[in-house]
Amino acid sequence: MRDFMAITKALSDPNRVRILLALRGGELCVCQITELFGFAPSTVSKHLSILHHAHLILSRKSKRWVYYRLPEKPVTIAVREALDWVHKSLAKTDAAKADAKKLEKILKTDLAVICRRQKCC
Amino acid sequence: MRDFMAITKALSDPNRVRILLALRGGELCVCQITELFGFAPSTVSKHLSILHHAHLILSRKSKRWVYYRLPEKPVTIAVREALDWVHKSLAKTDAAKADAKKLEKILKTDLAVICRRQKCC
DNA sequence: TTATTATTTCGTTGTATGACGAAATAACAT
DNA sequence: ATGTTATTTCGTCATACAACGAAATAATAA
Repeated sequence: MRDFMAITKALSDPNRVRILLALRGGELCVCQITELFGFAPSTVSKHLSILHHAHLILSRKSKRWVYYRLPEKPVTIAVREALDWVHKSLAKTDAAKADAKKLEKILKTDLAVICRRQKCC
Repeated sequence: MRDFMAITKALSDPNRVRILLALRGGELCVCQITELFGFAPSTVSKHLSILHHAHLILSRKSKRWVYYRLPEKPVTIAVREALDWVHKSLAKTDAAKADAKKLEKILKTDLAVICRRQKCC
């Protein structure tokens, strides 16, 4: 029950759901998600922490960046069902498509450039 | 997206999830759920309103009571998946079993007696 | 009709949460 | 080692929400 509620709480914020949808295209680092949403890095980090705590995403460190991704073999049934449910329900929505389109541009840009961009705003 | 978030918000409170699990055994009126949880009737009514707004439950009126139930033919895919997910993840938990046991006793008691009991506490 | 009663709505209160900026941390680059 | 930089943690503020009791509503009973 505790684990389940961690998942539902994580899914109860639209921006966290958007993050899960964005990660369908592959792993992303914090500053890429920050760029996608236009939030402060600390805000994005907090959202990622909540998703991670619910075991909905995994993380790895490489060079200067922390990358988050969907689990390839989800730990529990509840997690796998939750992720499938999110994808099945929302993948084709306008919101998801708009994010995907913006993300495409971000992925074409050099990581270092994106991160440096955060500070000056 | 709006509909989906209504569902995840509804599921983000443990007491609302408990209501969904309790309804697996068949429809219940407000005062039966109130008796099960020990909350004020207005609190339970609010929870039911949120679940209803997300289309996770249906209601009907009979005599003095309003009965809530799970939809037999859920309207959207998202709703059906959500309900299946809740049930699959939690039906066998201790919390669900404890509620089911307490509910058994409540169902053996006359409705009028239960409702009258609320006021005096 | 009038009274009773189950439920809902409204207003209040305390707690939880999302957003931010500043400071701390961790890891690479020089 | 020192500086730079990506991320996280912490403290604050405004908003959202769960719980309650009182009053309003709806529908049966007398």
